[in-house]
Amino acid sequence: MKPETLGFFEKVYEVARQIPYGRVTSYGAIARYLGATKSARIVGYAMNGSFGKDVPAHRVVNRKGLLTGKHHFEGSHLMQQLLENEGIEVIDNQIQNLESVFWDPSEEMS
DNA sequence: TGGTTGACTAAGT
DNA sequence: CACTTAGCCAACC
Repeated sequence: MKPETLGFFEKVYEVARQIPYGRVTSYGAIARYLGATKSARIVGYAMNGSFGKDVPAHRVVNRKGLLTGKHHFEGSHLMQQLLENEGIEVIDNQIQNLESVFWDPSEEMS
């Protein structure tokens, strides 16, 4: 592939696809992995266009583990249900025990 | 070409 | 401790 030709969005998608089952990460973590720590907003903006792609956008939350992007999903609680289906406990749009399910891409680029 | 937008984050009040 | 403000920067119009 040609990363140079890939837009920032495509890079975000590539990282998001690497999120393991039952784990979540934050927009900022992805942005930092791409070397654009301050572009966390762009990551979220990118996820906005991830709908329809094989990107587990439901595994991407904000730094607090809050499902800020759930409103962009079809159902009102689809995102939460998807996470719970993976064994992640979600209460009131917030991931419980976030530290144990959080996945940092920077730790996986071996 | 230039201005607006946001699924963010950190810092301040 | 909860809310507000400001900085960020790629994509879109």
